[in-house]
Amino acid sequence: MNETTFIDEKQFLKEYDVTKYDRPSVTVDTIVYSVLDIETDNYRKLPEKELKVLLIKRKDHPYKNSWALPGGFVRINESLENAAYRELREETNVDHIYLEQLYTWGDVSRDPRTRVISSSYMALIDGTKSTIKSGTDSDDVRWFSFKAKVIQENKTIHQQGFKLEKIIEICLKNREVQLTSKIRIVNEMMKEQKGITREVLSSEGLAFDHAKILYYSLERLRAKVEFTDVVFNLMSKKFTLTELQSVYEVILDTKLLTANFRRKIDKYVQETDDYTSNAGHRPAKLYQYKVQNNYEFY
Amino acid sequence: MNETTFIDEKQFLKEYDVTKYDRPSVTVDTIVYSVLDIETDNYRKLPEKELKVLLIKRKDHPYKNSWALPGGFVRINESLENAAYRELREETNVDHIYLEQLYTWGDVSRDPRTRVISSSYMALIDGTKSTIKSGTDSDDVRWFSFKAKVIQENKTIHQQGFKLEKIIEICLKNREVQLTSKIRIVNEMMKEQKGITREVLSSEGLAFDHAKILYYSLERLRAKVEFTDVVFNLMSKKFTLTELQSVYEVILDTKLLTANFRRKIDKYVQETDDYTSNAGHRPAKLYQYKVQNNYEFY
DNA sequence: ATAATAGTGTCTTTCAGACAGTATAGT
DNA sequence: ACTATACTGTCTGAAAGACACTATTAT
Repeated sequence: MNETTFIDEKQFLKEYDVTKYDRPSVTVDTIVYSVLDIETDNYRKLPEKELKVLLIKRKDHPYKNSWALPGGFVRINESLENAAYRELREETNVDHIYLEQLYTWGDVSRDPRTRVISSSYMALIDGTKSTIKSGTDSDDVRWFSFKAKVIQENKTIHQQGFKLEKIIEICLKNREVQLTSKIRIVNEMMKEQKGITREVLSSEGLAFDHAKILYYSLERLRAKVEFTDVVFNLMSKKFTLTELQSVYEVILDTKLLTANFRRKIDKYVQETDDYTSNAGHRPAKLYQYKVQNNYEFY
Repeated sequence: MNETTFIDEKQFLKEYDVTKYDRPSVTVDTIVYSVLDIETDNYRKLPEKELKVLLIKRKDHPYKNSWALPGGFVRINESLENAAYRELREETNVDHIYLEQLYTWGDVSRDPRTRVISSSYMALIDGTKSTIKSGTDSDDVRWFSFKAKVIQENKTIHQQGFKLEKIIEICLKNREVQLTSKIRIVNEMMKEQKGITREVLSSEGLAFDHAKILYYSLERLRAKVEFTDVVFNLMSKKFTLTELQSVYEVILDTKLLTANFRRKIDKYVQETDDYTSNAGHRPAKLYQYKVQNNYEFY
């Protein structure tokens, strides 16, 4: 036993010097989702909806002029969550929204500047409340429609498991810009070891590894939408059941059967006395979210 | 426009100086789970099982001599996951196991030394393979039985939502030591804002905010066990269905009906030709994990 | 024979999927 | 009357829950 190690905790902390160690930098990046209407010409038809993501145009190096997820460095005296909220306020003028931590990305070479570890958050915002409207705001904060599709799938079954390789194409589009990225997801499931690897293959106009983070968030959003009531964070105070259904459909990228859908979400909604009007067809009853009594971990 | 900002990305990166900014330190902490048998006296009775967690005794300040989750600082040139694996190897001699990121804890005052952000990982290890056996190894790595119970629950329903407050007592025990912690979980679900707060109330002999991290991991483990096939990472190569059932029961802290359980897990298992023997009662068929063809996101 | 576990059959209820059908504003 | 959407009833089959019952080994 070394005598010199016999110092008490108070003294130890006083002498503690962080600068002795090489430290990574830490950022937060937030995927802000909304589901917004596409304007239509036919006065009787309901507007279609699109899944949107908020991106900002980078004003500085690296990836200058590319688009990126809103986010930035975590300050030494703020929590991760507060950092995410602060960056959202500063960069996009969004506040008081649903925010949830997703995953922390710790690859060594994610960022060309230095070692940067990034915690990603997912935010959901009611489309009608969103103050950032495409085109009307400053040049560098925009909603992009977000579509992902599997363009290649490869399954190899060997001895004691399988390997599933998927190439996914991600399309981010608004009136002026279109960004396309490709990512590879490899899912190896052997007897003993199972693992998943995500890798950006190409990413034009989209900064860092944000394509991969975006796709991860979509997988998570889809999973949450099926098991929880997060969707209501994307709805305005009052909504029709058809609107609610199309939000589900846009996120899950499938069509649902109305009767079954209504049965399933019945417990989450509550009638109001109001109806839609002037729609060129039968008016729909407006509903609101019925606050739940229990808590879902996921 | 400032002329001096017109430098290209290459030059920008060359001149980039990390030390200009205050950076937090980053650690990883891993909750290593196993389900182990308790020895019994009655030769005919099957051994009961217990949920175990691996803790190490801290040799240095802060929290010297307290128990803590295995983990440590992330090095500048290793990924988060590699850091978790390395620390496990170094501290507990555990390798090649199922590892999954859980959550990143970013409160400002988690650590008395300095600002420390910690990514927590969950590891699952087959009880028979575990080289660290309580008592036989070095003094400072031990399996603790892990039990959590809600000792107080308080629900307030107000105007547009509810507030659910739970006090949870966590018990970590091995032959020599017993650690007891209390944490408070507040679940506020208002019309607009929903949020969850986790807070350590007291934690004797358990370092940092590890009580809260432990409980979070238990919630996650329980959720995963119900929807996925992670459990098989806790099983040895061959096992009886009764063993499998007790692993579920120990994790979920409930009794299950055998017939229903077997129906449910049927698709995950595969018969072998072997049976248990010398058990003092009817021998049981041994099964093994049947590798699945699809991939579950959660 | 007995203790203790292993393993199966089946009834009931609940829930998801599919589909057909009726209802109603605005022009 | 027609268009486009709003909303409902019911059949089917799968899965979850409950429970009773039979089978088999070591001592």
